Amino acid sequence: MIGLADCNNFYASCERVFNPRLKNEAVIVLSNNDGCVIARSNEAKKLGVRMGAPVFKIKDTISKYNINVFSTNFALYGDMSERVMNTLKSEVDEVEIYSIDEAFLNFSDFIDTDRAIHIKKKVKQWTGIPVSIGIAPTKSLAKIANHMAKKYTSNGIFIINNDSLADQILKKFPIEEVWGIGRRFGKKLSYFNIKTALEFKNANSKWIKKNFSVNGLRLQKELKGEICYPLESGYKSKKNICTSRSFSKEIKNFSHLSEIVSSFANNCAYKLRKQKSCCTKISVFLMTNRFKLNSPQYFPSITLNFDTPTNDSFEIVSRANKALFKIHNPKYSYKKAGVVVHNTSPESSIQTSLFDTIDRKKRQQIMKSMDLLNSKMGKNKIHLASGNFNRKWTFKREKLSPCYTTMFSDILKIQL
DNA sequence: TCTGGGGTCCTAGGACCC
DNA sequence: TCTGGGGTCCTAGGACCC
Repeated sequence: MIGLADCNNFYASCERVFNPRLKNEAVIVLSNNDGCVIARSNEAKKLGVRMGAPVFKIKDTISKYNINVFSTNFALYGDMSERVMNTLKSEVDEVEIYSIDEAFLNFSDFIDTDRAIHIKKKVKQWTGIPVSIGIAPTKSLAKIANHMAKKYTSNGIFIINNDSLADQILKKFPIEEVWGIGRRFGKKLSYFNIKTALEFKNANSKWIKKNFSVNGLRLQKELKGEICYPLESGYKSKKNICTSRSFSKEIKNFSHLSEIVSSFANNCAYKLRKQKSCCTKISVFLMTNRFKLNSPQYFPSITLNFDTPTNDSFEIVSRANKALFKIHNPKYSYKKAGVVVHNTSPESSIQTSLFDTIDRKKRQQIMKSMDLLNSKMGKNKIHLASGNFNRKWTFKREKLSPCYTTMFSDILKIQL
């Protein structure tokens, strides 16, 4: 059996852990620039706050019901996630961290619900975060079990352990809510009169493969109880690494864009070094405001290569600026920019170039020192001079909660 | 006035090889 | 007049996930 532990309303729950006043109150967490809603407590969901809703459109609801609003605090959520995962690992031998708030658990030795209840209680006690656990023979079914646990149980645990129970649930489970079926596929299936998970499970396999590729076929098998997505608990390095942001105001000025792109590129290089990878390609893109329907749109992007795989900030930042220069058109104002590095490979086995002119050993030492100082003294204590210094207005986070677990200055104070 | 960020996998088609 | 067969690699675009 495979278990899926999924944190309930994760970001909202994180805010609650250090702010007990919020218990039983409506809480929402906003995206970057306080733009739209990306997490809601159950109370907020009941008030009709939709996922992804732009904040300016729900201002009335927020003030009418006194909803507690937070800017995203990824330092906090990331750290809380690590605590939850470590607690799970203390109970289960094999844990696959699937996302910031979910993990698949090897439950091959699963005996009864008591074990799941114990795990759930332990996570709550050690971290303050409520989780739900779904248990089933495959990942896809565990996803459905987790959904049931959240929606219909009081203890937050649900097990699918036999075929007739599975069919009973699949019969009422809308196909577009199944893991791997998005809006497009949902619509397409509905056109062919497949509306429930059970109808999908019983559909003709050849037809599924033809219309929904091998992934559709795998999903169908998983619903039948055959494992197609095995547990993968090992560390997997990323193949693409991206840093991108929308700005709170539109930006036209090239040198300001250059500062921003430089810090994005520097961040990508840092992430590469963190996972001990190098890249051979870098893309830079710009975007005008896609919601301004009346103004002209421009979404340029470009990809440049490195002859030698690299994770050197100097090299990556300077190539990013070259790319930016090529795509920047001063006619437009931009709302978003991003840097992506791809074609990653382990830094331990890079293919060097005959014509390389860079002293890579020396550069590596510089990067190492820079990363070490920044990890000891605080993020961006040392950075390239080309980086972005106008953070204050470029990105908006007005309702930021303290970084309770990652900054000494923000540690929770308790009055006795 | 105001609308997120970071990923993966698959497929088709083009360019190339012998 | 007639114009093969069997591959690989890369990219763009589309779907999905959280």
